[in-house]
Amino acid sequence: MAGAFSFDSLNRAQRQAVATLDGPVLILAGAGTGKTRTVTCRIANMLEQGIPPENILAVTFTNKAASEMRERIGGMVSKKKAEAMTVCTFHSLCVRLLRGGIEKLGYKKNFSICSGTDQIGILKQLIVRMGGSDEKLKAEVVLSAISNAKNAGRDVAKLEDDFFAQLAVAYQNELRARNAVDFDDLLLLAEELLREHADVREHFRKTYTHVTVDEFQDTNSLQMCLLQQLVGEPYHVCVVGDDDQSIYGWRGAEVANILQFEKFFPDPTVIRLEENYRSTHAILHTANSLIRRNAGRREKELRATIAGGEPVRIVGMPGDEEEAEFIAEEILSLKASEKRPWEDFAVLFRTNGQSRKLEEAMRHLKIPYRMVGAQSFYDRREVRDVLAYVEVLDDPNADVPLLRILNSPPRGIGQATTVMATDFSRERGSSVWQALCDPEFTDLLSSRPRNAIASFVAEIVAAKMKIDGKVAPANQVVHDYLDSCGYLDWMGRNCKNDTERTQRGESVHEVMSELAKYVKKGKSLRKFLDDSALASDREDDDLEKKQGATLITLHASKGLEFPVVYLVGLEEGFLPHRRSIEEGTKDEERRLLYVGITRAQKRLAMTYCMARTKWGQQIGCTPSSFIPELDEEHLIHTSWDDIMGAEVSDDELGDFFGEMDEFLKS
DNA sequence: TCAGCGACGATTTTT
DNA sequence: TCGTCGCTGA
Repeated sequence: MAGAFSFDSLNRAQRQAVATLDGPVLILAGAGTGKTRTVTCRIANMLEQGIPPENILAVTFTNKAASEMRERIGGMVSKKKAEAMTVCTFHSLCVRLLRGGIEKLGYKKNFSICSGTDQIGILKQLIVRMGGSDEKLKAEVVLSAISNAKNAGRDVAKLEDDFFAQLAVAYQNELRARNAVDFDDLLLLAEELLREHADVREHFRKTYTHVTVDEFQDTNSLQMCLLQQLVGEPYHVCVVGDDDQSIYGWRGAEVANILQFEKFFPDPTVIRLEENYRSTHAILHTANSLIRRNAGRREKELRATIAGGEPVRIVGMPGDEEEAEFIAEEILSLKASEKRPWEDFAVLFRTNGQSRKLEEAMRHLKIPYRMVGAQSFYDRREVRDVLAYVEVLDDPNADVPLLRILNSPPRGIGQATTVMATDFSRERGSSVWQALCDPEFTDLLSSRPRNAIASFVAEIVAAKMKIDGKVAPANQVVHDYLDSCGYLDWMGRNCKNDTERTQRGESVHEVMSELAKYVKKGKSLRKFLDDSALASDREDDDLEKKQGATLITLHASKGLEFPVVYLVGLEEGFLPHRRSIEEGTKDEERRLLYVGITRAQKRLAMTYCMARTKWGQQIGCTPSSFIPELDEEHLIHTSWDDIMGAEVSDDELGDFFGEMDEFLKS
């Protein structure tokens, strides 16, 4: 097979995966086994076999993964063909389906997509309105119950807890009244659309004849249902994943999808990629010895292609301060002795809270570092605000964003007025905007809020006219309005310090320049909003460019690899996390550790502490019960004392005893 | 209506 | 320890 890619560079299993284009295919791709390469080659092969790119659908879990995949395929075949394929996330796919036919389900075509923070806001209101606030009920808890039910394919009206069920129903009504859907609804409604409407279903089945799903271990029941609707006979569907790397069970991911794939699609070809090209034998052996403890896996065992390797170190530490110091110092010395760039190093931890001490240590030794995924770009308040402004200027009848910006910045339209406006609109079956414009409503108000509303309405109308009349580019109009309405000033004033001000300013700037790109290409505001609502981290883009050692949670580390890895906090209660012990999901924690271990290419150290600072207080720790589960063959047990006693100068030793003293006193 | 202060509570988070 | 939430006073 000449051309796009070379079969010779693939191993036997990979080759089989690439060549098997018909019928259901399950590719079990262990960590570091060349999964991405195999999948992209397989799709390139489809194109080479003459399958039209329009008929190819590849589903990933992040937009980033989607664009990377498209890019890689584009590099193998023509860029034009790569552009013609559909490569997107489940959610983007659903938006695509729904923008076409959501009217069939009784929604209006220009629905808004509600983000996580919007959802929380709505639920909080409902909890208060329905008198549950005295029960100290957290909106997050209710939301996750609702989300879990939806993703498991259960009816939210039948939630266990009666009050939860009531809230869930009210929540759904609220969304519908605002013509909004949440992330879960996107899947739910798309599935319904396909299931209930044979014509739509047939249309998409004819369009997407060859479907690939990446990271299949992270799909939930609802996504599985959707996939079944989407893929008809002869089931040219290929799913790729690794049950051992399923770490999003708490978000509803259903390992059963991959464990019992045969139940969903008949007689699949099962291909195992077990040759690991990433890690040394020592690292892989240790990882294998751990994951073997889990019951109910697809049996497979990764084989190292890189023999030998340094032993994996298990290092005991007196406290988290020393842990961080040790890692920073070792990074510094390894960087010098092995001439490694900072980017070779990664420190993995279970919870975000563990990063602080590590960051301090990095800063102390002037090691450049990057924190991955601390706060999602699109969850930042200013970003959501600006997007809400854009959405209102696109369509003021969109209630969700209108309510968001109505009094940000404060413009004299307070809570009381807002509630009245919402109630009024609900009674009339109109949008909140229509209420604001309705003299019958504004006449009910006293002069202050009435005037405030009048000028707000006038401003929005004026700005919208400029956009619709193409007097100026939309991004320009939006920016001018953000400025003239005082939003930008207000945002600046509400920052604690200059760093935050700069940061937020940059975020706004970034949204605006992204919008400018869309405007320039002649894409609609709606398209911009859809993409933004579903986008993951914009920052990820420049994170790749950002220099430095990586500090990252175990969850976020999946899919990445680093020559040198430090895995911190192997303590009972942290890894495995206390809550997962209580909830009986230790298996998932084991997989989490497995994911962490298999990130390492050459060198791996895992650390545990005898004490840890938690919320400013010292608490005692015991080593993780996972440590004894690791096979001893390639392990070395050592400690802070051993290391520091052996190679530290008197001067530093003095320091150490001083700190030890302090530690004992505290 | 809004800014400012104290109490409270706190995994992981692809969309 | 630190950010969020709700209450209070202006």
